[in-house]
Amino acid sequence: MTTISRTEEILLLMVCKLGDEAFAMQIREEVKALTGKLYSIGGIYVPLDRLTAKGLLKMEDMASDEERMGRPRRRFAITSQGIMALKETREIEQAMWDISPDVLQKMGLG
Amino acid sequence: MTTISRTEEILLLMVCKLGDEAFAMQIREEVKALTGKLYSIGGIYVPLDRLTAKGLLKMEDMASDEERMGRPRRRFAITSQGIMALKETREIEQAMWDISPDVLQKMGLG
DNA sequence: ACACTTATTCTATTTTATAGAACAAGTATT
DNA sequence: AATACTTGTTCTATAAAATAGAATAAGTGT
Repeated sequence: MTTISRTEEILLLMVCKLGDEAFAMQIREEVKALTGKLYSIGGIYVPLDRLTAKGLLKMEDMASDEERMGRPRRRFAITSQGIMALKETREIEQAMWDISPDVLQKMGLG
Repeated sequence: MTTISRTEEILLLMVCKLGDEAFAMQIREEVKALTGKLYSIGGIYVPLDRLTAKGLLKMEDMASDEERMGRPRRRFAITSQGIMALKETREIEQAMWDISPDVLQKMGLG
């Protein structure tokens, strides 16, 4: 059972969403678009590297393939382990919010 | 905008769910029932106190009211600020998972 | 060579998570 | 009244994650 943090969850999901375009800076933009929050450079790379080290992501060096300005990028992709972690997270998240409608209503969350 | 961690999210929700029975040890059991994971003592009190300090929870001392064995308990309740934080978290969580069905299917998450 | 562009590495600090021993505050018992 | 018993909280220490951004790297264009 690999419990992941919310940051890790969102990064894994953005990698899935971006597919072939899952590069660190694109992920950063996607997160910004989604949450309205601009993560710092470290706020992206640090967890991406950690997820890779843990085996939830894998990464590929684009050095030779690309023809564009600037330093070559690294492309991320989710692994089967990463997918399992997402599934589990989603289930817990759903269970968490499985509260009686009365309670939700009372809080204005219904 | 008060972004909360997943631990904070689950604690806030369990406080809502438990209502009048939102005591630290009951919360701990509820979290265990929900996630299958037994949090340590500190794993419950530390974030509960932090949430209280931040104003997302308030707490009430049950010293005089209760007639039961053992030390008096403290009861927690969510504040309007706590509710707002939950709303926001839920929205982000929903936005996060708002991915094209194709992608979800491909990952076996559809 | 040198400037320019883009991306990543690296380091430091703050905040959270995690764990559990020690302690506190009651009730029951003798 | 003293002592055991029961339950809950406080406190302290360590590991992990979040946060920030300067420094550096690795290409392309001139």
